[in-house]
Amino acid sequence: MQRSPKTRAVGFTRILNFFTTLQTTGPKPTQSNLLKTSCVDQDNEVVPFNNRSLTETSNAYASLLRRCIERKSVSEIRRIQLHMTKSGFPHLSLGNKLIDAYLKCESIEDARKLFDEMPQRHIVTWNSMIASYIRHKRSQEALKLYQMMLPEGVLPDEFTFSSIFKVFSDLRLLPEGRKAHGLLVVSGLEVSNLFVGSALVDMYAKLGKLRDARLVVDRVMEKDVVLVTALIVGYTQHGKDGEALEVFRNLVKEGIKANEFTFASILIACGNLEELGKGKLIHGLIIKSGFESVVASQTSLLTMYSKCGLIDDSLKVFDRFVNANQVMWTAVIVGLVQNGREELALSIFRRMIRSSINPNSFTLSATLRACSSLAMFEQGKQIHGRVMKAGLDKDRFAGAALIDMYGKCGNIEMARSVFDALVEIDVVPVNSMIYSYAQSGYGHEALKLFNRMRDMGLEPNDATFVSVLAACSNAGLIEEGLNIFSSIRSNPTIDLSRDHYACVVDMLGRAGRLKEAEILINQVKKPDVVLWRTLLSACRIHGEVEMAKRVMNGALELEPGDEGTHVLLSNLYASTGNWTQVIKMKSTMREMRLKKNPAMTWVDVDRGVHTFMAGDWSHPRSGEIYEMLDSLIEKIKDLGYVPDTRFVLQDLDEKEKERSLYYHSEKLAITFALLSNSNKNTCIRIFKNLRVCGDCHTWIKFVSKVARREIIARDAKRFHHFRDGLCSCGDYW
DNA sequence: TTAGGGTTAG
Repeated sequence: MQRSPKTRAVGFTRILNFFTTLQTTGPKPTQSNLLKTSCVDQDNEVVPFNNRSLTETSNAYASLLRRCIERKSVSEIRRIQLHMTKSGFPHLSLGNKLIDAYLKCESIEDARKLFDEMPQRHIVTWNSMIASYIRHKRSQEALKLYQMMLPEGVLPDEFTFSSIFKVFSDLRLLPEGRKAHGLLVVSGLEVSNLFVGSALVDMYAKLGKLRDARLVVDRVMEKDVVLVTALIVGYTQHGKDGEALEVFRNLVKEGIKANEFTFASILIACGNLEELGKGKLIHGLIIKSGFESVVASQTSLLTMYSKCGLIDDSLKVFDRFVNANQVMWTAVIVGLVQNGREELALSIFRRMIRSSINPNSFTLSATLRACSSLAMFEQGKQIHGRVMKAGLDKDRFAGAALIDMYGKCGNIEMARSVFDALVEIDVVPVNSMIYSYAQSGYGHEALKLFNRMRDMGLEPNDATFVSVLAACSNAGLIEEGLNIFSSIRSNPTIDLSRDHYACVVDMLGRAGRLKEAEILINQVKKPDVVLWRTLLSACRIHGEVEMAKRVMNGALELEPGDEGTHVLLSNLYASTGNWTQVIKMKSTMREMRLKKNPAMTWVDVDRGVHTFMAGDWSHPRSGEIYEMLDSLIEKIKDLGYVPDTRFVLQDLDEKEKERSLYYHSEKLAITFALLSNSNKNTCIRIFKNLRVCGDCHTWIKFVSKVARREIIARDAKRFHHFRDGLCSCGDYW
């Protein structure tokens, strides 16, 4: 008959009470009178002992310990241990069992204390202790125990080896790992025990020693799925996706059945290589093998689809899965952000929170990236709150994303305060900070941080150089930028990319050193259209029509249908008053069906985003906006504002040109913000898809003075912070 | 009585 837990508990207590009563009421218990007077039978009921043997008593204790494990009760194990000691029972003879019980009840400290008291320990006990430390991610302590074994005359066995290699990879102790590998080869365990073999492969793989990992796999005669999967994982985690696929093919060829672990890893390789066909094949195999309800392989599956750009298929996998965990929710959000579906990513994030799934640093950094792409400052601040709540404000991934978000929203002070709070800094948050400075035109700050990197023990990488060059370019720090550029050229660890060249071309071009910029582009092996377009835009700034024609040819050779190139040249003709060429360009563009991106400005007012286009009357408060704008223009004209009609790219008379300038999208947006912002102390933030025009730049400077408001404008390239009639860019942009 | 491989990132 099955007894209820309650009766079982009573039985347990009765046994201990019996022992205890014996101690307190009877003569001082000795081992012999304990053995003579009591024992427990199979059912754990107390029965008279009647000369039972030591073995039988020990069986009784063992039986009690099993009950403790079932009930996961550490305190009861402690009571038993205490009882053994007090009653004079040689408790260390059951030490291995006691330790096993403590470990199964997750009390490593009790186990370790007893372990240290034991004069002799069984190899099983050593192994259990070590495995427990590893399970609890206490690699340092596991390593110390392992290192105690040999001096104490205990030889590690196959169980020891199958756990200990994880310690070497966790603590990145390759020489120690190799030493242990040597012991294995001598013992012959390397190729004969699959547990040992796969642990060894896993260590080499995690330490990036993939050749060693592969050699071990090759030496094992009878391979199994775990061994081969460890190698596949190693390849995918080190960007060797092609090799992972090849190992997978061999696995199939050798008739080894892949399981959910294998599928989870091989799908990553398919995703990284954008091998949709192979990915779909694996999807079929997952269904056939019945692993559709395993969360990790389904997570990899949805990531594979999103990396191949099939975001709808990715969402289908997610929607079908009922018990998505934190990682799966995160994976779908990350996929959406990577595919430019930021709004949906944010809405799924809100669903995740409603479902009481906590975000982690992966989730929050993806969500923050969504906010920065959409320039959602308010939302970004809220996510910052969540980062703090999750205790991740010192995390370098979340930190880098926060710095990016604040940087892209133009709040350089917040970006810096997040940066200063980071504890473990690596190159990425530093890059984010330098890039934030670059966008806001704080070139000197960017350089200061860049120069401090080596003192911080950090090596700048290619992204660092792109950021610092952009900072020099935006701040007009030409000589500093060129010095850095030549230092990259002599740095063998950095591959100069087109991004680096683009920064320098932009830097030289804006400074009017067009010839040098052109020479530089001609040094690039395969210049792309972006490089030519960068130079073309410099030609436009400096009115260099002849060079522009040459540059345009360079650009159109690469991409005949690039609308940006056509628009730039057409604007250049317009700014020099060459209307015949403008008309010609426009008809060419019509023939080629190229459309000009219309200029748009977004403004974040009282937690709502409002969009404006030039001369736009679609906003419900347009009447008030235009009225206020006209009076604002009259006011600043008195202070010296003169409309700069050079920025009108249409063939109109002077008066008409002025009128067309007045209603540019950024002017409408700012006027609307002035009209409606409830808190007059907050700064106005506007975002523009193209670059801000020169006339609007002057206009905003005046408005920041008369309205006594700080105005932050992010255009296609950078930020302008307007305050009291001045702009942070120093009119250089 | 003790043992091996997995999912999300800039």
